[in-house]
Amino acid sequence: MSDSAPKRARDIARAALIREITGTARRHLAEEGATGLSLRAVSRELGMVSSAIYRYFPSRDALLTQLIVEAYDAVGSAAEQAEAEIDRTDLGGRFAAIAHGIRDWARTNPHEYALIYGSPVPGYAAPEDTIAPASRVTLLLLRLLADLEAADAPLAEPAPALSSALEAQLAALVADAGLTVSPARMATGIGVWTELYGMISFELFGQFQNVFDNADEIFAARVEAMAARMGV
Amino acid sequence: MSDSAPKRARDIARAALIREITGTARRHLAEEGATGLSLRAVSRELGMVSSAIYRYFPSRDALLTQLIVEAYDAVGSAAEQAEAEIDRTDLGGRFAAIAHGIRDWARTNPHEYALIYGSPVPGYAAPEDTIAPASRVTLLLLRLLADLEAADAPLAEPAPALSSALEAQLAALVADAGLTVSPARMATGIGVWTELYGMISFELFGQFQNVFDNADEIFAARVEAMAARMGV
DNA sequence: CGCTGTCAAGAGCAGTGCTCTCGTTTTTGT
DNA sequence: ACAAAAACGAGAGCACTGCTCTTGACAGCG
Repeated sequence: MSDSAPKRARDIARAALIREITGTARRHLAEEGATGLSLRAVSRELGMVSSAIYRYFPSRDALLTQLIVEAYDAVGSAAEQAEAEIDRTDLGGRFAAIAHGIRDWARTNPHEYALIYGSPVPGYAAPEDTIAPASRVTLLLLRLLADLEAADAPLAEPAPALSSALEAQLAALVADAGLTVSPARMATGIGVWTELYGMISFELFGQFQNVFDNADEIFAARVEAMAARMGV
Repeated sequence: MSDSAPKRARDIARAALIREITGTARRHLAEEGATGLSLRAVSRELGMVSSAIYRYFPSRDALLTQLIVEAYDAVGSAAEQAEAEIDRTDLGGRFAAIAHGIRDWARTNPHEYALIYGSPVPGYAAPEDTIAPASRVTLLLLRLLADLEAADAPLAEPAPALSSALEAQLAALVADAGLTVSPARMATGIGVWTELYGMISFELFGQFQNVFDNADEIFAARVEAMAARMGV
């Protein structure tokens, strides 16, 4: 968090102002969405002239990137907190906590969810800064898969025939995290990961309109099915 | 398609101009994305002044809605054509054709895919016009589920405990299409539907960055797993 | 022929991201 | 302690956006 003690008075003022900018920007984002986020509106609310903001963020995209990082952090933190309340030996409970934790966060912060998991903004290529915080949730799922692996939980899917290249790629992912998960379970985990977010995106982006008037129950049912698939 | 024969000469000119507008708008959309679509740029390219476009589309959102409808139509048509080439008794092949057909279309038209399956645009609530064309793909999947049901294909998932309200809602969906699918298979189908689009969205929206450098194989493997889940 | 509705064009409003310049203030180096 | 350097807020300005309103020209119909 605190990378270095700010000494000069101007530095602490600068840090505070940056926090104020991102704060009101996040509020504007939550209220009107990413396309409605305007540097001029933010600066106006902060009582400064629009050009002054460029001393703190070189462009609108830079501000957006900061908000993306914070959103990844928020959803990661929400999922972690939800999972932390569950007994670590209750693997099914842990998965359900993660899944519902992500969904609850997404439903309370739909615009921030759309910002990170929706269509990417204009000509914007996700910079490196966003990759690390994005992996926070996936790491949680990865650890769950590793625990299932350690418990020898039986997969409910037939093992797919994967090329050695893909198996190596999957192995590298778990090795990076210092874990061990079989390629077959990783493939299943990828499927669960995508179904989980597919479900939430469909719900938030309106694809369930005229299908479900309330996605609570179908979501819960699918979470159970996903858990069973992974071996719970 | 042709709702009524245009009689007056002015009407055919008007229809042709509307086609020209949507055509160049679609090109701009494909090249720069939804946020980069500008009425002024379209009108400029068509050699008319910006205000003239408002005679044909009352607002930018109206143009966007038209493009959304056409995009739903395009992906629906792509999926239908892919499926039509498969022997109708080859249920697994039909599902694979649909899945890969959607993905192929999405990869060739990423911005149009993002327009319909990504985060919804600003304050924009999907109008009724977009609901019918959106159901084209889901109807294809629904029919496949009904054929699996008729063949008594065994589900690879345990039947979930669903409330009678949810079962009724699922039953209404299939009844609307004049088909019969058990609630359990419907629940599985919902899961497959969401995983399929979750997979494509993750690939197109950059969530697979630093995970797979090529999603071809994992997608194919997951499609097989999804088919098996539904009873293939 | 004349009336009515449609049309393109232009000007204009309010808003946007972003750049540049100009004094002022704060920090830094000597 | 004093001067040079860096950072800062303010303002004007550019090019762009969606959208509205008015004006004058044209086509189709009675």
